[in-house]
Parts: sequence; structure tokens; C-alpha cells
Amino acid sequence: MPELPEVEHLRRSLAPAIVGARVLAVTVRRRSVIDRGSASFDDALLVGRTIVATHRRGKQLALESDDGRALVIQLGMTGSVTLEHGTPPRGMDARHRHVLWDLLPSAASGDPSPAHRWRMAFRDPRRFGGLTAYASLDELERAWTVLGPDALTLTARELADALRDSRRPVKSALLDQGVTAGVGNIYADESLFAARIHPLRPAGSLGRDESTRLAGHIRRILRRAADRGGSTLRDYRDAFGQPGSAVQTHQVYGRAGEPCVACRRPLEAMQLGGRTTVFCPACQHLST
DNA sequence: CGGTACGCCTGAAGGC
DNA sequence: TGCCTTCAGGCGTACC
Repeated sequence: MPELPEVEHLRRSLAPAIVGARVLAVTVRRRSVIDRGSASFDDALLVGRTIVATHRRGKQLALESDDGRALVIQLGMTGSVTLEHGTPPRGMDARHRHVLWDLLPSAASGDPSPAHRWRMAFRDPRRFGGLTAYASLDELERAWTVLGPDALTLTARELADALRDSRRPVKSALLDQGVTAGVGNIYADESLFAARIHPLRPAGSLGRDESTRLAGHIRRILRRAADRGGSTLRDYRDAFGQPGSAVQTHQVYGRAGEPCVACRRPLEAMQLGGRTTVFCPACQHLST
């Protein structure tokens, strides 16, 4: 389930290959995954344009074209973007490959013969993800105003400001993309465990030292996971089909009933806002 | 405001 | 082996 580290690693693996590349053509297999606004499919999907940059805010990935358009890719639960040269890798069953771009890398700009073409594929079996087209970077920026500060660079002050005056459980606040963008179920549990804060703690009850500690752990855990290529539970793959290894560093997620790495008592699971939440009832405190 | 539930979707996994 | 149920959860929306 892609969260910020998975999207950031995908961006890093994608960017060197697609920045500078020209979109020669696009194949749309399933129109419903695309929100193109008033644009045509070709315009929305950057046909004929050169990709000049990649951007990311939270879990959203954006491709910027040379005419100032932006295409946002959201992976949802099971989305992936892969780069292929020739035939698609095994396991990429066709019915979930919704959009295919034929790309001509900048290095081959003078020779558009098939030997130099790459194909970028958006695949998403469950279709919780999708593509959204923006006619300008201003429009993209406006859309992103609903997102809080990016979790990878979240400051203690930003987190404290966002949590203040809120009585909802701190984990619910972390999952709110308007509080900070990029934290999902896995890294919310991991960050709260690292900070020794109980998921049910009212967000506004965190002391200054606690919110500072929490912000630090969020940044550190997300950065390390991104550097490890993200958490591959089942679906996640980077642009070249490689899984990430961050799962090995998880201390609570997926470990309910197993001993806490700190105190050896069994980790507990509960439902919070419909999400499975794993925590250590001994190490993570319900009050200051 | 917050919380709860639901719908969207498919595939993996477990029970029988 | 195969059928059925349950679970996974990002995100938008309805409703209390």
C-alpha cells in the first residue's frame, strides 16, 4: 500500500528515465481511471509533450510537461507505474494496465525507431488510484493546497500547529492528509511506536516535547523507508518492477501478537477509524 | 467539528 | 479441488 516512501522511491526511479523524454503516443484501456477535466485525453496525458520535471506532495506524484501542464498520478492501494522496454514483465496481466505511454528518451531524440522507445504503464488492479490532469502548474498548486505540509520535511512547529486544539486520536490526525501529507496506516503506527505515543492519545494533548519527537520520527522513518525502496507487502513495485525492503524495519505494523521489540510484551491490535492499528500497550502512553 | 459507515475494487488467504 | 467468506485500506461522501 503505497504511502509517501513508496511514491518518493517510485519518483526517484522514474525520473532519470522520463525527464527529457517525449510522449509519442498514449493508449487508454480504461477511461474511468482518468480525470481529464475539460482537456482531451491526448492533452491530459501529455501526448506530443516533453516531460520536464517530476513533483511529489504526500502520496501524489506529478509529471510536468514543457507546456506547463501537470498530470497527477495517485497509486491508491495497488497502483504502480512501470517502465518497460519491449514486452511487459510477467505478472503484469493486461486487464489491469489502464494507460500506456510510448516514450522517446531524450538521448534518442533524433531516432524514434522502436528500438529506442520505452513504454510507461499505469497499472492498478483495484482502481483506488487514478490520473488527474491539470492545465497549469497554478492549477496543480491550487489542488495541492488541501494537503498539509509534506511529511518528509515536516517540522515540529508544523505538526504542533496542526495537532493543537484537536481532541481526535492522534493517529486519526496523522492519517488526515490535511494535517501532514504522506502518512498512511503503516507509517502512522511505526511513527507513534517510535515516539512512544499511544494511537488514541487526543492530538491536542501532546506536549511540546512529544510533538517534536513525533515529527522527528515521522521524518526519519519515512526517509529511511524511501531510501530502502519502500515497503512491499504484496503489490508495491518501483518503476523497474523491483520490490522495496522497508518491511524488514517495521516494528509494529503487521506484528500483532508478537513481542514488542522494546519490552517483549505482546503487541495489540485494535480498529481505529476503520483501520487496523497495532501498538504496544506498555510502551505507548495514553497520557503525558 | 468529529466520528462512523459505506462504496469503490480485486486478489490473497483461510475455513470447510 | 473448489467454493465461500474475510480482509487489506486510500479517499471521497453521506449522515448523525
